[in-house]
Amino acid sequence: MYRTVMCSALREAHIGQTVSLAGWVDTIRDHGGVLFLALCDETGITQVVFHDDEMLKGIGREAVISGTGKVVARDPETVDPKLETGQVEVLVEKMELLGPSKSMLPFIPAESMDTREEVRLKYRYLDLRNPKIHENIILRSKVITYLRRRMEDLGFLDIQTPILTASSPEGARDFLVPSRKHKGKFYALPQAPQQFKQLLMVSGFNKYYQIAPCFRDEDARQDRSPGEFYQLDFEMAFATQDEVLAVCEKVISETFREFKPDAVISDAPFERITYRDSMLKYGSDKPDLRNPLEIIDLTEFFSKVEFKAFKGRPVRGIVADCSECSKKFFEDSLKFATGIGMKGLGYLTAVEGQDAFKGPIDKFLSDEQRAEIREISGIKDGETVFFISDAPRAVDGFAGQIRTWLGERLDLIEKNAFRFCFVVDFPMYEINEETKKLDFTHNPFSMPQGGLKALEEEDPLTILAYQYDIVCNGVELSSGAVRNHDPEIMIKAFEIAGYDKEVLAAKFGALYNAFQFGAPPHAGMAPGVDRMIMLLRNEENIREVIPFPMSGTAQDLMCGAPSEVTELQLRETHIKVRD
RNA sequence: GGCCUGGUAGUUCAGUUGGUUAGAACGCCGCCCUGUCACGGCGGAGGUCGUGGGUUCGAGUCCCAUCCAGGUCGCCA
Repeated sequence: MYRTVMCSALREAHIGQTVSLAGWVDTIRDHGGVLFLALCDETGITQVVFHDDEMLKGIGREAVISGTGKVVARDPETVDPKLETGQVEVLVEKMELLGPSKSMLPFIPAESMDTREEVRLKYRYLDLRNPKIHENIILRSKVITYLRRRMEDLGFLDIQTPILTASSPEGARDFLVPSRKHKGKFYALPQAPQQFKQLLMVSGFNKYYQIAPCFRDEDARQDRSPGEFYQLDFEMAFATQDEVLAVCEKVISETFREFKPDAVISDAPFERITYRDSMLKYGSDKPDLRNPLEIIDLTEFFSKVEFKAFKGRPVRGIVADCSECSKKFFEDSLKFATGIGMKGLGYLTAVEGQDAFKGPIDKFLSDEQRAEIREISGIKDGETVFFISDAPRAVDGFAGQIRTWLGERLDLIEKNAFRFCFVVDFPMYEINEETKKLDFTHNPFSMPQGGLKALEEEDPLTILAYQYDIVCNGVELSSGAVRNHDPEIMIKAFEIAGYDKEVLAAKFGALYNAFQFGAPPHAGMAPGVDRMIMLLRNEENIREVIPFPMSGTAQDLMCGAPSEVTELQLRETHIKVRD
């Protein structure tokens, strides 16, 4: 036996017992004649005491040792209040070096957060000893277990879908795996189990879920791990949009409550916001509802005002209390606005007892217009209304960025809160600016609202889809949809996007064929597990919650992937590498 | 692929207008110390300044190219 107790276990009650401990050397404090060693494992730290410095010859930080000795009380004045085990220490009689460590560490685990990420990733096993990162991974495990339990409770079946599958024509870039048996052909890693879970519905499985690995060969972002990530993927037969959202909000709110008991968490049912409203009111399709500021539409008002810069363009307004702000604040707001590509940032401040506003735009307003803007915006004395005007396609995004800037700068963002909402009613199609052709906004599997009739009779750009996102604190956790399970509607939907039946059958053959043999209506979604854990741990970077993440350039710096392979491997897979 | 920032000791960084032997902190090594807990004290080792080229009497510093990292835009049905 290497140990009889863990490093966090010992208390005053253990005094007098002989115990064995094993773990990593945290620090050694050598006082010449007496040496204190902080021994650490996953659970905590125990101070062990040596009176013979020969025993610690050649042993340094991060070495793995085991020791046996008697638990003794510390003197009252030497108790360490920072340690759970601080009342006691172990007088070591016998010690064994189990795993020596090089004396020059690339970094000390406790200080890994201050180390260049490249180095941390190369020595990720050391980095994972850092208590904070270690806790992230422990929490990740617990959250995944919890999610599984909740899904099982709701009657979902955990079913595995293939990792080696066919390249999918739409969406992100695939990771390809060359076939040895079929020259010139490739498998692809799934971007999501999308088609398989829909096929499971056709197979009569009622409720499916999976903590599903997803692979996309796209560039990394702070909140987007390159290569691979995990989703809580689920799908339900005979389900409406509301039934899917009900499962999602139940599981997600319970999960956040379980792991963040002291945080403010949106109650189920979560707010439903239409895509259109979200763009107008929050300037984004992933609104941060912790920010109390809302955007108002002032286009109609300004159409009557003789102010050239706003003429013929949509105008948005945001009312905020900036009465405590200095002149520099307004200068900074303009600097930010021009920094993101706006031409300017007009504003009006309501001054107590005065009809006129303070601010550059007041001189363009008549007395009636001054009264009217007070009325529409609801601005109170001391408050400021900011104006955002630009081309129709840009104005909402700018307004959203100004809203976020103001919220952060004025310290209005609610603390320790998780504000969830569903953004619903995404448009089915959008115009591709380059090709001027219609594209599917989200994905081609969604059911258009109004079904076949809408596709046949309405302007494609006005057709909405049963397509929804779940958003938390401005982070998109997932999207999902009621699927299009009707081959006839599918054919029409693809036709509008410029693909004929043959293309559909070729691109999505499995689904298209399967739907000829009795497909139930079905719907689902797939919240991102990594992002959920980021939110729960308040981490800015997704790599902090992934055990062995790749670098931003999609390399495993520890194992050296991607790597070159042997000539034989290339020959067997019929690959010739071009210079 | 574009743009921004960075690369100097094991780590984090400083390094003036181009000027002698490139510094600091932490870490590491040695010695001292019987109550520390981020122990303390004294001493020491440690550098191809990412790489290649150029300008110059002289380059960590200026110029060009290139590699790497992070962020961001594109991309992410």
